Amino acid sequence: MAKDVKISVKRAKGSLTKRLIAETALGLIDREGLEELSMRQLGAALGVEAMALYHYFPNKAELLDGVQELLFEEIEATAPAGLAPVKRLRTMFEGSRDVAIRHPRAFLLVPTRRFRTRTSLEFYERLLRTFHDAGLSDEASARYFRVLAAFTTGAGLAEIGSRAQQPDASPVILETFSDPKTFPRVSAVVPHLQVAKLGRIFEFGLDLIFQAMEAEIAKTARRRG
Amino acid sequence: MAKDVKISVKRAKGSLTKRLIAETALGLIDREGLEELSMRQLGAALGVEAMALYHYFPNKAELLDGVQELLFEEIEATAPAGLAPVKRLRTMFEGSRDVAIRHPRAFLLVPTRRFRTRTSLEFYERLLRTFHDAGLSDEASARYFRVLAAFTTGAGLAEIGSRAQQPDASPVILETFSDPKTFPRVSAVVPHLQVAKLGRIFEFGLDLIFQAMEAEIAKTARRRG
DNA sequence: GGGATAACCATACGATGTAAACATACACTG
DNA sequence: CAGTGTATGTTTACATCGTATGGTTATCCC
Repeated sequence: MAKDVKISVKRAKGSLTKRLIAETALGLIDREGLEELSMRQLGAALGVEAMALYHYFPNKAELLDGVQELLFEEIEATAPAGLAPVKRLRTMFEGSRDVAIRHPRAFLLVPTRRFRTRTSLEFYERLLRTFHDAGLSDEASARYFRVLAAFTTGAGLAEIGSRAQQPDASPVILETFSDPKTFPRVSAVVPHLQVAKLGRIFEFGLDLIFQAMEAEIAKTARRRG
Repeated sequence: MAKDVKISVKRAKGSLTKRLIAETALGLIDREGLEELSMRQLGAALGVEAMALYHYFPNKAELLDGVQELLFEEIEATAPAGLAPVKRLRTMFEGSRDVAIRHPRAFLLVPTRRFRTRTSLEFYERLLRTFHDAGLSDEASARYFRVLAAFTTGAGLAEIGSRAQQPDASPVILETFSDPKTFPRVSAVVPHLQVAKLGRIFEFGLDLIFQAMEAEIAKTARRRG
């Protein structure tokens, strides 16, 4: 008889890394939701006890910062470095929406956590450098960065809300939605907010902002001769 | 000796209401933070056991929907009904930012929870009616609503991040922030993102969107004769 | 081989949301 | 007025959470 052979699913001792942990966490969040992520569950997914993770992250908050970094990385990966600065900015903010769609349950980490790890500050630095390379002053960089980031993250969150039915929602309300008597304006407008049409609305908003930005770049360039 | 006199802080039996509970919850969130709100603590603040609240809300999620309603109400209250439609819209979206500043720890409820209670749908209906009254088609209402809501909620979240230091943040990073060697662009741009300047940036973004919207209203009006 | 160090585990504590069963008190019926 | 149903609040209990503390084991350097 098998004398107490421990079928060890345990991981070889040195094989855990911050990166692997964060990636596994992101995967779990994608599947189960942000609030459902627990240290125990994450440990189990890695073949390890929960407390082992505390050798890599001092607490759950910093782990989530690590996941945020992965999202930043993914956003940046959508925008090849070779592009012209303005084009690169456009691509990157579009990429931000793509990431929101790809990681609907994790994207909340982007607008709710400050830049506070070195990695995320480096991302911030590269992003602001692109504004600079595009020909914007420091002040204008700050202004357009802020406007674009606000619009993009807000659009990402709205996109998520439109796509996913929240799991804890009472399923009752949606019928009143379609009742044109009680909510005539909602009934008339909602068809224009179908998921398929949200991409165009997002591009429309980006157009507004980028047109203004490019005009300002041109003006600055002219002034500089 | 005081013979075990129970200093009963208990509330008279019928005096609890959904509204009072939601308001108390909002107050607690304002003081302690969204994640710190617990049913037990909320009950204690009301002089009642946690389980008593479940006679008014089936679960915590719907309680938070109730708090969201209060925020919508507050947003709407900033925009007097008598105003001209476009002016009213502008005032209301500005009011949304004000609410974010007034309730930095609760504002997250606005962009992360769907419209799903009757009250919030009614708010939605009135908001969309204002777009209609301003002279926008259903399609254009959907488009500008989406763009304005995305920008405004995103700006609100960013405003919160800029103002409040997150409580669980490691206090280390901020010094690297000011190191112009390692983060030259961040160092150059961050002074233009001081809290005092965020209001102007927000107004700048709103200007962009409203200028386009008003142009579209004018065009629509002309076409209609 | 022996000792330090890093990686991981076991246990425990207080807190969470909420299910279930129970207590109380008021409103209304007869 | 008696009795009963309904609304309101409490008690207890359970599984699960983040993480403090301290023990165990594996790896590397001398």
